[in-house]
Amino acid sequence: MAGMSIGQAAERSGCTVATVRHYEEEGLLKAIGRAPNGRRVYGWPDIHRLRFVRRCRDLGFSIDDVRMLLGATDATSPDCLAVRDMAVAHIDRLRVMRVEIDALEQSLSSLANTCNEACATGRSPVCTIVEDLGATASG
Amino acid sequence: MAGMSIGQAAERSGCTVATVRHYEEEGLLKAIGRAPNGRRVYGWPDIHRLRFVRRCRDLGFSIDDVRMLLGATDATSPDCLAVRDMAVAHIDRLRVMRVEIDALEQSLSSLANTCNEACATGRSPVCTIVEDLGATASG
DNA sequence: GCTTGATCCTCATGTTACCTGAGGATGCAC
DNA sequence: GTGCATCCTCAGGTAACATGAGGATCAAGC
Repeated sequence: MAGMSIGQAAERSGCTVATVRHYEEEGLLKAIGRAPNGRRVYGWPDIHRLRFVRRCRDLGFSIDDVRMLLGATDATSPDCLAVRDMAVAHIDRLRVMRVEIDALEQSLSSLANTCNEACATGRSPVCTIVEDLGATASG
Repeated sequence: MAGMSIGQAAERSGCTVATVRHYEEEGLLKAIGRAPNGRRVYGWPDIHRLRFVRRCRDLGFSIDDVRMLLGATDATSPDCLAVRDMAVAHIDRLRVMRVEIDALEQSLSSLANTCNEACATGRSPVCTIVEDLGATASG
């Protein structure tokens, strides 16, 4: 089953067609074959590599990070420790993000609740959410 | 104390100078005065408006969202309910984000742990993180 | 009065990770 | 053979600013 079109490759890897082309021109894929008609031809190794990239991106790694990871897989002796350090650093970033998100949700929830009490029955002359967000008259 | 420079405005609002200019050209600020020498002059209402925008952005609202919120503050009769709906929708987005972040952290943590066991003592011939991420040999 | 460094101006381009569309060739089904 | 789907290559758009060029202005110190 080698010899997939870009459409099939996209479907099997969970990318869009545009994204697959994008990864190629970012140099994340090894030389992609071409059919006599000029169309790209993908094999299973390409699909796996695409999935790998997609997975990393979903995990929040940048394209540059992925390039590094792929460099590690391509090298004969991957720098495992550097890769692990990258993962650990990324975990730290995620923890910070979660704390921020929790705080935001709290703020927004209380704003929405206040609003519910103040104007859910209709329109209040002044939106409490906007008030609470700190908008002072600026006329 | 009216008559602040863009630098002071930036400092007091928690923005960078570039960001303040950016918000202006996005139409988020009301007409900013100019000194005879052509420099922008800010008053306290401008600072408050900048803080409002900054706060909203930090809360994850897009510039377009903020434009809407400011429209609500500027209008004589703000559409409070629409504003509340926006906040509620945003809370939903935040919840989804948090679930994803939790999952990512789990994945990365287990990856890092596996790596610690496998290659913390040196370099393993194959990095387990890269393996676990799904990279199968690709040519 | 003059130099120096900080701050300001505008305009243009860069960043990230793609998406969208133009304009045209090709493939597949009926 | 006539559509419609899929593919191709550019080119430009998106969000929310950041950065840099090239030049004017200001405030401080000597």
